Amino acid sequence: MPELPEVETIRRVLADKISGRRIVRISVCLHRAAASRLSRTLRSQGAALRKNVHGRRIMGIRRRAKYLLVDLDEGVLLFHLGMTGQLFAARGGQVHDRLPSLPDKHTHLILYLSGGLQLYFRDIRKFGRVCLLARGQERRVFQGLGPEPFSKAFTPAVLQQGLKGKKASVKSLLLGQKIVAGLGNIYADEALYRAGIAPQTPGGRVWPEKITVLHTAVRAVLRQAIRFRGTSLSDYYDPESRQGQFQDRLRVYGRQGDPCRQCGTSVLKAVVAGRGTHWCPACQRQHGGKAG
DNA sequence: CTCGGCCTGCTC
DNA sequence: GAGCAGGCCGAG
Repeated sequence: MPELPEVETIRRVLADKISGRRIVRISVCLHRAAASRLSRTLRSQGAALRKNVHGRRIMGIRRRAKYLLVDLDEGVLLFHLGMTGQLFAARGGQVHDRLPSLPDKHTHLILYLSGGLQLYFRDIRKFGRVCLLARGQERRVFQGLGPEPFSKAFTPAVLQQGLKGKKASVKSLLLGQKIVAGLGNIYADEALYRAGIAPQTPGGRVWPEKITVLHTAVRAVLRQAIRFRGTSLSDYYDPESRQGQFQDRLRVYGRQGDPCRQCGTSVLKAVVAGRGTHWCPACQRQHGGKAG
């Protein structure tokens, strides 16, 4: 579910709510654990989590790509939310009329914090991850991840280098997290729309003058989505059970059959890079996009 | 690189 | 009942 803007929103909300609190109790919930990554990690690491997280103080919370890092006075709790992961900072019970009372059968981890607050990790599809890292292990986890989109390391030259000579579609390259980290299926489509580049364009065929446009578009769409607290299409809620507002501002994602807001042409949807992909065939052209 | 697998729930 | 969903990983 969550891409960079949603994870960043979660980080900002959590920072104010949980920083400085102590973890006074931890509860790992293994329901029907199958072969999912989440079940396996909780099974193998559950005891270590209980032992090493109990009594720790939360010093702060960071984000890298779509990962959340909760800094403890000893160690780092790493979360990845997969497709349906959610974090709620609440005092239990009903947090939203469209959500079940917490904890429910999809709640896999509860951190009881000082001051009577709880942090619930919920994940219906169990594609998420939680683990405890010793300081210094981050490097290994994040190796292979490209630069943060808002960092100085992400430049048009870096983007150009990443696309150069590639036969794979520009969309698959943006989803790959290697050229730049944090884009997922929604924001890859939205960035390509804003840049006027068809998603199936081979990376190496994106016109050089379009590279800067795409670089700007990636940053702009992510920045705007953060400002609107993310996209809530079905089950994204922030830790205060608030939905995002960016779904009202999507130009192509989920708008197949609807008119393009720029030119009125029907927005198309097809599978590109193995994912449902949305674009305007008039505003987004292959081999670089529309003129102007 | 692309594909299938990992999960559950929702829509057609 | 089939197909689809905001992500990643391992296999090919």
